Amino acid sequence: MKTPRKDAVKTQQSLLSSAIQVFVEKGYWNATIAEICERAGANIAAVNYHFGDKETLYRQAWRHSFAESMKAYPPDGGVSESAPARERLLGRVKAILNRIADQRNKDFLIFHMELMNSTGLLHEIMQTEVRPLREKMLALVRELLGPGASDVQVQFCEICIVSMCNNPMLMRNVARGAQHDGNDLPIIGDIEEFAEHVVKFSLAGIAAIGEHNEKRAVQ
Amino acid sequence: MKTPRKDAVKTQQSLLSSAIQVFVEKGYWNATIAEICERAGANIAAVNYHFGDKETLYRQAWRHSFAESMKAYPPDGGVSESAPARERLLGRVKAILNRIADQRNKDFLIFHMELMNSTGLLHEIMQTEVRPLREKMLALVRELLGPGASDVQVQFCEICIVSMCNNPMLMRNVARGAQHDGNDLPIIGDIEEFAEHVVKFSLAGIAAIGEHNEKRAVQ
Amino acid sequence: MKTPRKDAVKTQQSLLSSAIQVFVEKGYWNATIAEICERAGANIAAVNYHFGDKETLYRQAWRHSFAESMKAYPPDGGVSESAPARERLLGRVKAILNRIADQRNKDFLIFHMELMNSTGLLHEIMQTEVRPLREKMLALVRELLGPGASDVQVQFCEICIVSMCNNPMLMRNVARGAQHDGNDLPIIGDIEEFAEHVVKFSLAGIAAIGEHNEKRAVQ
Amino acid sequence: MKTPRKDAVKTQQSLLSSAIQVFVEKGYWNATIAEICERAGANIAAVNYHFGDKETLYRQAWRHSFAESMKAYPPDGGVSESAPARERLLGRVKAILNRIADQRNKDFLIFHMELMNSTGLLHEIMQTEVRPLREKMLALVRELLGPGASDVQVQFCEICIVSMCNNPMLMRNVARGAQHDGNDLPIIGDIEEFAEHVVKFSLAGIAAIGEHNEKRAVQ
DNA sequence: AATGAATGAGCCTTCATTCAT
DNA sequence: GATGAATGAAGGCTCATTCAT
Repeated sequence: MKTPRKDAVKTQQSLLSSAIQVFVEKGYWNATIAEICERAGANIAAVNYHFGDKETLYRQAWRHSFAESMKAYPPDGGVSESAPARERLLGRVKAILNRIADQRNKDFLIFHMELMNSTGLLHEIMQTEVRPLREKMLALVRELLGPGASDVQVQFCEICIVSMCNNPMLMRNVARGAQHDGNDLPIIGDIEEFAEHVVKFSLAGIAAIGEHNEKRAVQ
Repeated sequence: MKTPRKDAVKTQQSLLSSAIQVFVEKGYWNATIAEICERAGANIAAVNYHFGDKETLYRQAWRHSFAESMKAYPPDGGVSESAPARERLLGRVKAILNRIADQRNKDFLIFHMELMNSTGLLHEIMQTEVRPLREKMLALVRELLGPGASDVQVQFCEICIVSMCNNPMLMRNVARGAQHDGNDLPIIGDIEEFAEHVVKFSLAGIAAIGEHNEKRAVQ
Repeated sequence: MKTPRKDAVKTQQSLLSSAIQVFVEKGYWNATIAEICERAGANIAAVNYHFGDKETLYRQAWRHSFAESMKAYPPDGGVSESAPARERLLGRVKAILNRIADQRNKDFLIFHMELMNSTGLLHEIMQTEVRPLREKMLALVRELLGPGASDVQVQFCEICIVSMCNNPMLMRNVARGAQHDGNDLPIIGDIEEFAEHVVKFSLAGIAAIGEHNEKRAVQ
Repeated sequence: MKTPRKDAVKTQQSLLSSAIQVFVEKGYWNATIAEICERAGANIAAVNYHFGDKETLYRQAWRHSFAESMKAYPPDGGVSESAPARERLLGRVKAILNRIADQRNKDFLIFHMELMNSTGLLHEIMQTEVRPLREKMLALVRELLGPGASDVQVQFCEICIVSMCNNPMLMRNVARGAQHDGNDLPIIGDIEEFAEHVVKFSLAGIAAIGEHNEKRAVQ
């Protein structure tokens, strides 16, 4: 039976860590194994030895990053399932915003890089990980919209809410990134404040969309 | 002054056109001059000959694309400056959505690629092209929020509205793109319908945010 | 229309020539593109530029070598189809022996390398080129054996004759090769003399094999 | 004197065994220590630990294989030294054919690989192992040719006979090997039948060559 | 003016070998 | 004594760029 030494685990952790950094900074295609190894203090052949190839390292790095990210910021924001819908929405919005805002979590940036410059390597992984989160949010939005809501209404509202979380934080992260001087991008300062804003904004929007249904239902 | 042959102009146009395509499909770092030239039916040395280097071609291609995009879909959506604020908001939202939705306009994709994988073009873009548009939108939002609105409120609302336009369309474009299988991304079907949704959603949100101010002002 | 310059052709010829040399000396797996280019006086990227990759260069090099080899030593040895069978056998045997003996023809060595260390790259090419030669020899042997000969007899005799040509010349070539000091391998000195020997030996053998058939036929 | 553990011996045997397999399948340069160790169920450092380096393992593996091969099929074919020359020739021919035909004996393939792609082992093999066998065969051929035979005649005949054994069996083995699809190579089916054929063919050939001498001697 | 040949730096990967437990 | 981690030297290939017509 193989008994991997502690050395190996430590080296792998270092590689995973430096890999995420380099991949985020340079992108998959522009990141070099040489730099990843150098930053990890490992030999240039270390990636091949421990992970087989660049692609596998990339996948593992994202998986690792995503897992840590989710562990640090649970999607429900720590709000009980039995809490009112508004509370739960606030919990989720805060979870998303804080997760992305935390500079230690690089998985969101990688995710967006994949969207724009797909390597095709994370497609399967992301689908299994990301889709469930969306289902939850859709259910929550449907609950807020009320029983008369159409599928399209639910989808549109969900998209809007998530967009109000993701897009601003993306800008913020990019602006803060080393690769860009861009102090010209809009940067959210206080995450908690913005979370409150998004929820208030969203609830009003949902109410406006749902209002129409109720009237129609009454008629 | 040089009087370039017609051939030269045609070749440059072809290069610009194929460049945009390849850059969007493959991303800057993964796009090759060889493929761009091949698609343009030009010699492999044509890019360096006509544009100097790859990066210059890239910038020119983006500028070309951006200009055409703006010409086809003016930012105000064709709504007069004297029209009511709601109308103007609808005009702007529709302009953004339709511009991005038009598969012929690649500039938005390139812009987002730049966000994730900057070649240095981003900063330039932001300063000269994007910022003016944002100023307009901020002014419009401030008008809608009313005189008591704080800068942060204006910024937050503007960010939210723009995010509700950009992010969903980004998903849509990416999902449709050849580079990505992602049929799991939310795709907006009817642009007009979504525009109405966004405006209704936004106005309700703005109202909710502004309401507080009015109360405070009354007190 | 592409009009390749003379330069390209010359470079390609040089590469083809040095490639055969290096492949014969080192074998496919141990041959390096760097050395091939160096010997050809070309840049290290020349192989990729002109042939795409190492495999294609290998195939082209063998094809080129084989074609020249066959042109220099036609398989029938210049003997007319209407000549007596014995004459034709002598012609073919001499053709094989002289072709292999000529140090300029490397295709036979490559052929044997493939047998022992197949890259799988030449399989198709060789089949189309080599099989017809064997068919001719089989027909000739059948004619010499007479009408009563069985398929197995024909095959066995053909194999023996070809083996008497190929194997000794292989030893000779190997012994002469730079990679081996081996003066311990049997080296045929006079090719013409050996050709006469092989034919005399073969005809006696064939007669002995065929004799049995005639007796049986008589009975 | 060291008293190696049983484990060590077993590991070495495993390595020797898997080494032969891999070397035959892939050739020396394409065989990897990693695969040899893996097949042997040994650690990747085992080869260097037990044999020093790859080349030593290779040589040991060949020696091991050759020894077993010779033990299983004695060169004289079990025929007494006092038997008639024809009998002894048949014995030797059968020994060669059966030895090579036995799929368990890989030494002949390795030998031919060496001919084409020498690692330096060839010279050693020739001197110590192959040459003695050849001397025996030369003596036997001289005896069959009669006292008037020239050295060249003896050499030519010996070469022909050995070639008729080696070459066809080489083709057969190669064709059967996994590395080669070559179902187009001539395959000898019945070894005994082919042995009879070779001897009959050879004796007739030798007689034809020797006949001339007798005539000349008579004159 | 414009083209096809040529260049060379750099990347990913492989692998025999060595190191440190 | 034996193992798994680690090493570093190449090798094949890519590609933006330059050279020479």
